[in-house]
Amino acid sequence: MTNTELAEVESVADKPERQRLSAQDWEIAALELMAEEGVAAVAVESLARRLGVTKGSFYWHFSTRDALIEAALKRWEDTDNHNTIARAEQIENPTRRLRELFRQTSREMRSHKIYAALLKAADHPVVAPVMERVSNERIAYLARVFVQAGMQPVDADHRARLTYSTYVGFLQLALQFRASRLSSDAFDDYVGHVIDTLVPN
Amino acid sequence: MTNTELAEVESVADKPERQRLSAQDWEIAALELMAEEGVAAVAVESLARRLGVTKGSFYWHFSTRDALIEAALKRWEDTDNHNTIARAEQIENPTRRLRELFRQTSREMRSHKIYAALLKAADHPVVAPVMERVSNERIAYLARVFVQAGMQPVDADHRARLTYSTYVGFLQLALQFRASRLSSDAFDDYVGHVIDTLVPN
DNA sequence: TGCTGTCAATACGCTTGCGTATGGAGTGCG
DNA sequence: CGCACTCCATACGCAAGCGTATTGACAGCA
Repeated sequence: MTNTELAEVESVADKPERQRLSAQDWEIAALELMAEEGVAAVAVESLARRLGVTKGSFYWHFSTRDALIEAALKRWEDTDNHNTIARAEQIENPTRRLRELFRQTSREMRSHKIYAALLKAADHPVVAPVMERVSNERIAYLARVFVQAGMQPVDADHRARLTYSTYVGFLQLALQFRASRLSSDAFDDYVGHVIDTLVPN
Repeated sequence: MTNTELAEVESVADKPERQRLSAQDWEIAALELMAEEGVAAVAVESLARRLGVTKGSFYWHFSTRDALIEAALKRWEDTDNHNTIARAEQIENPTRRLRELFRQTSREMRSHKIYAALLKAADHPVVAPVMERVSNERIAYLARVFVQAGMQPVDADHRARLTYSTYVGFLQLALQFRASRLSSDAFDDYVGHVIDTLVPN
């Protein structure tokens, strides 16, 4: 672990073309590809080409393709993911926290693209448990905040589910149908409407 | 067309095992498989096995796999699909119509399963245009009803998008994560909450 | 009966993608 | 120097899936 960290630091210098890869490099590249072209596109040979090596390298780091997927998802869950909620937690007022959560969420694309890709691969045995865990955590978090914002527990559960469904649905509609994409202003208007409709008070 | 319709009528009789297949049979079987296991599972040989024949048969009816997908989706769009809106249209009061639309939609599973499968394959060149057409039609319809229910056009557009996102998101969350499925009663409660939140008045 | 059109079986070639086996190149270190 | 460890290339086997080519079975009809 200390070894890899040192390697990481050094790698910042000779970034452009470096010869020897670590498992991390494969995981990161896998997430990148996943965000762009979906889980199915994460193929060993394809990834290897991207990294300028061959599969001979891959199978030294990972025993199987699924092992890579699993490691990559773990990385995603640990980093991209926990940050989202942690950042929102800093705002005291729950109503304002929800507003900010929505606005923040409506910006940074990368993690969302990955989540969208995972949604489309929810039948994959490695992906399914991750998705279930992440989604349920988020819904539960939303429910807690709705309670803090003054809703009854039952209503808060429903509203959390409704809210999260809205998020998931939006990902599908927006990220897939690239044609009917909203302009930046129109999108802000839409988010405003969503907030007014779903956030109490 | 009259020929095929007659054939359809006759086929009801000798359903269990019939020797010679039509293009229709393949399309219907494809939709069935799609609903159960997704677009990717619609493979020529797999389908053939299901129908008790081999691919030799398939390639007589269709020139390619994509041709089958396309024909099957056309069938889905023409039948399963247009009925949904048509049925709702019979209710005068727009608010009640929305309520009923939600309730109806929350029942019949088959067409939803297909739509969910298509969502996960929205990058497929044959699937994409169908999805875009269907989704936009439905959103536009919702927007019209919201206007009839008294909303301002801009708000109605937003609310329609929000509502449809909720639907799409629900499909993902409910149909995929089979574990955390709601009981029938809890589901009715949830639909009630959704209606109260999204339908004006 | 024989012809023709319709549907189907079989065999083949091709591509993609996974996983294995094996040998080789570079580096650190004793 | 030479050994060992790490990372990588190459070559191979194998399965799934698409599409083609060819032949066969059966029905209707002249």
